[in-house]
Amino acid sequence: MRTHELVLGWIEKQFSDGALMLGGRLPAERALAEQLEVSRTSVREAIRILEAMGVVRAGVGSGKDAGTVVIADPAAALGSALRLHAATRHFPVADIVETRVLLESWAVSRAQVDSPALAEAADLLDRMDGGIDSTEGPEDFLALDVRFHLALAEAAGNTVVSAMMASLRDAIEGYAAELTRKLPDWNATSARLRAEHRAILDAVNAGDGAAAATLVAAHIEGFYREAGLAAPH
Amino acid sequence: MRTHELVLGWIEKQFSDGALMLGGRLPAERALAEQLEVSRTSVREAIRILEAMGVVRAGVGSGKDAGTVVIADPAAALGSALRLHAATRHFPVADIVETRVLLESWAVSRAQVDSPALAEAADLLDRMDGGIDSTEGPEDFLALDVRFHLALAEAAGNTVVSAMMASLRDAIEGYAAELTRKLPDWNATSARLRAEHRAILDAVNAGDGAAAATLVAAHIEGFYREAGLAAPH
DNA sequence: TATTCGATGTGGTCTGACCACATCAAGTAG
DNA sequence: CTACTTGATGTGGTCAGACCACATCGAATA
Repeated sequence: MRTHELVLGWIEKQFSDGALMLGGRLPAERALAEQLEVSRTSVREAIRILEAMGVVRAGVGSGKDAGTVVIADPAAALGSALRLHAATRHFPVADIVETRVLLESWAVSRAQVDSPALAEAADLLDRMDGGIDSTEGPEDFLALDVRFHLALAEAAGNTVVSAMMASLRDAIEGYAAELTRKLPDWNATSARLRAEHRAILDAVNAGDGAAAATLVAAHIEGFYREAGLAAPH
Repeated sequence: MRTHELVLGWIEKQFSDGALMLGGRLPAERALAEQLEVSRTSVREAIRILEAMGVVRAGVGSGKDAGTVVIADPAAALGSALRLHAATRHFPVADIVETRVLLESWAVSRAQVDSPALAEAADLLDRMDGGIDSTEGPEDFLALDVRFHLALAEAAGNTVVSAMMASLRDAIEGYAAELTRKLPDWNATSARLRAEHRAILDAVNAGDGAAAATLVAAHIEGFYREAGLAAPH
């Protein structure tokens, strides 16, 4: 058992025991090292792992934002892992897209109609429409698009699925942005995407989960197919 | 930009450029530190993150297993992240189980009948049956059960879904083991589970994906419900 | 030829130091 | 009394250098 794993185990036990909650803070690195009778080096390596897992955030200085505080950003960890393994060619992009279709189709089919996430989704659609005549380009549209799809996923009320959706989107964000720049007629594509968004949200609000799932699958696969990615299947 | 992130970026670029492949090795920590003009501390922190992500494995000594070599164990990273966030109470176990049902149902419905993974699954079923009269207890059965479900998931041919399935299983492994110990009549439960496994595999081999998906969902939800977990929905 | 044993190179750990930064309290000028 | 300055304090970030445990290889030896 390496020393930093010992530290990791101690911290994880604090979580399990409820001694460390969301928003709480770890002891200072030097104090924790002395308490566990290990070097600060080992403490730091453990904290670095927790940070990569989206469990803590390290902040210098003093006061509110200082120290190592407990957060909850599961998508960060999953996203980094997916991106790294995609970089090693172990995860084909097609598999990532296919998985996203699977999760998001399920999410919209299970979306709760009264969910506040759906209200946020509607608001995002309005903002996309409003920005079409301004100077907004594909980059701003994509940012709103990401949030729209995440809001849709959150409406299903499953935290794990939401986190996975966010991480998948994260892992292929650069890929999607690149594809967007290659599109021949952005205005036409944007208009079509916005119309499809409306149709999806309408189906969800109407309680027709099956239709929403079909629409969402066609929406995602259509984008990647138009942009040049080989169809997942 | 913190120093270890710089190192991380350099290594990730090596992946993207194809200069670092699966099975390859990173430069020695001291050499890499000198090359990038950073301290060995920062190099080590970057490597520790990659190790937590399941991208590299560090080995001491000399020779074949020594040094920091590139591996591909995405399930390790996803599993650790899920387990940690479950420990912080941010991921309800019910959500994890529900997600597993979703992914595995999809996987069996898309399983390729001629997949070697299905042959492995059949072999695992035989081994479960063979061990029922020996001294094997729930622990050994569960180990085979895990591999059976993973083989099923792999038959769909989506690496991302396979990795997520493995990590989900990993995150709730301790939970499942605890539930198993509480069961009143293990022999009866074991017999039922094995029969359900057969039915699932038969449906997949018959090409009836829809039936297999239904059976697999009932199989998983049934186990957790019997063991005392509130039904996911 | 077979065995022993040191040289070498790897990651693992530790110590002690210094830096950048953010806050807070004491002191000071108005 | 107020407003500003300034130093003390505590945080994570980084660094250099040392030593350890381990695995392998090769030269010296029985």
